[in-house]
Amino acid sequence: MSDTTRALRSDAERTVRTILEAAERVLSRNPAASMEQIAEAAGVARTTVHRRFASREALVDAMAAWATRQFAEAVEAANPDTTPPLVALYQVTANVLRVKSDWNFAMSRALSADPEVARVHADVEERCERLFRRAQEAGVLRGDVDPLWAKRVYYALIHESAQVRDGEPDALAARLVDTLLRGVGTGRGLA
Amino acid sequence: MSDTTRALRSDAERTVRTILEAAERVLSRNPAASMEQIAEAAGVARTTVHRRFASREALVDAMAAWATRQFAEAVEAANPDTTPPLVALYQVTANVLRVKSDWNFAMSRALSADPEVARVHADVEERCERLFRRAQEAGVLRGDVDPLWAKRVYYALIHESAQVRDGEPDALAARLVDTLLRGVGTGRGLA
DNA sequence: ACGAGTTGCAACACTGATGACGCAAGTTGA
DNA sequence: TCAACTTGCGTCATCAGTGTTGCAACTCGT
Repeated sequence: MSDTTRALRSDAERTVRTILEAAERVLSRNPAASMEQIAEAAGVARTTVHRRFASREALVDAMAAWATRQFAEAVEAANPDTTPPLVALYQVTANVLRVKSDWNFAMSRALSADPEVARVHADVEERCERLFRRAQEAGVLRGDVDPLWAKRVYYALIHESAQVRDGEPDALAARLVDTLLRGVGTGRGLA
Repeated sequence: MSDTTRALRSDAERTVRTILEAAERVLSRNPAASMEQIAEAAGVARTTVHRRFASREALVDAMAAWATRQFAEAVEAANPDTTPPLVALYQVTANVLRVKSDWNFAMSRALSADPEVARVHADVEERCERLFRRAQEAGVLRGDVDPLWAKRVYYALIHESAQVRDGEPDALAARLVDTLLRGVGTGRGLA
């Protein structure tokens, strides 16, 4: 590939990024938004969007692929397999929150048709489950709660925290993990 | 009104109920589903749906209104203002779960334009906040957690539990409240 | 059997979104 | 300046969903 081609491709990829980010902004507010609205938010013509993405479906798939990659990197960076469970839980949470708040819509559609994306997604899923298992074995998680339920609660709290636009990711992560492990009750009045 | 009219109206209202329930089933799976799909699920012709509901928007509004009323009744039935906080929390949770699992989509769109529906919704919201305040004053809820966050966590857990199709509402409610108050951690390894 | 009311069916017009073109104008590196 | 490439704009055809209407058929209670 020539330098010319490389420079031009770089331009093109910048446009792609711009469109993906605009699509996320628009679709997270209104999942039924038109390509026109997405193009407008990206500051390009609608035809340009269609030139980059063959169809609306292709655009959403690309968003899912991009978000999934970011997601995987965020989890990876926390070394969830080698760090002590509790520390890993904090790290993963903080990193994921950073990504999730920016790619909320895309990640909700992460059940992509693309097998490669599905693989990465399944990989992250399994890493998460391993972490929870390690946490339980280490005595951080109660043994009498359904691991599946614990994971669902964790995801729900992630989802909830990601909606909060203000606040440092680290502070949000700290509150999230605190709530996940201790709940919001005092312990008084319980059997 | 004659007996004839009453009988016929009763028939008509049964059709309306059928359509509302079908719409909930279809739209909860795919919010962008067409009127055609809703009609098919209800076992009626598309034109019949349009005869009962002037527009798609009117249908969704009617769903929201119906669900909101069910919702308000579920909360009301738990006497959240007079029962001890912890008991009320269990009762409200169990009752709401029963409704929510059947009217998931409709309740997510409960921010209706209809002022009457909005009033009922705000009423429930306030009842919930009063309950949480009472719980905090009674020492059931920790004083060092943001009440707004506690409420969000509660809603998130409700939402999550409502997805689970199997299991008794009472058992789900018990697990939910347990998780809300105690979390899923052992307390070991925390500062 | 009669009549009021409701339904299904077929047909219609309307709208908005989608996706594909060609062309002129702009940018960027060579 | 040239060549490759991209973009914006206008235009087009197509399609799906929406909402309306007329008519025949059906089910009630009387």
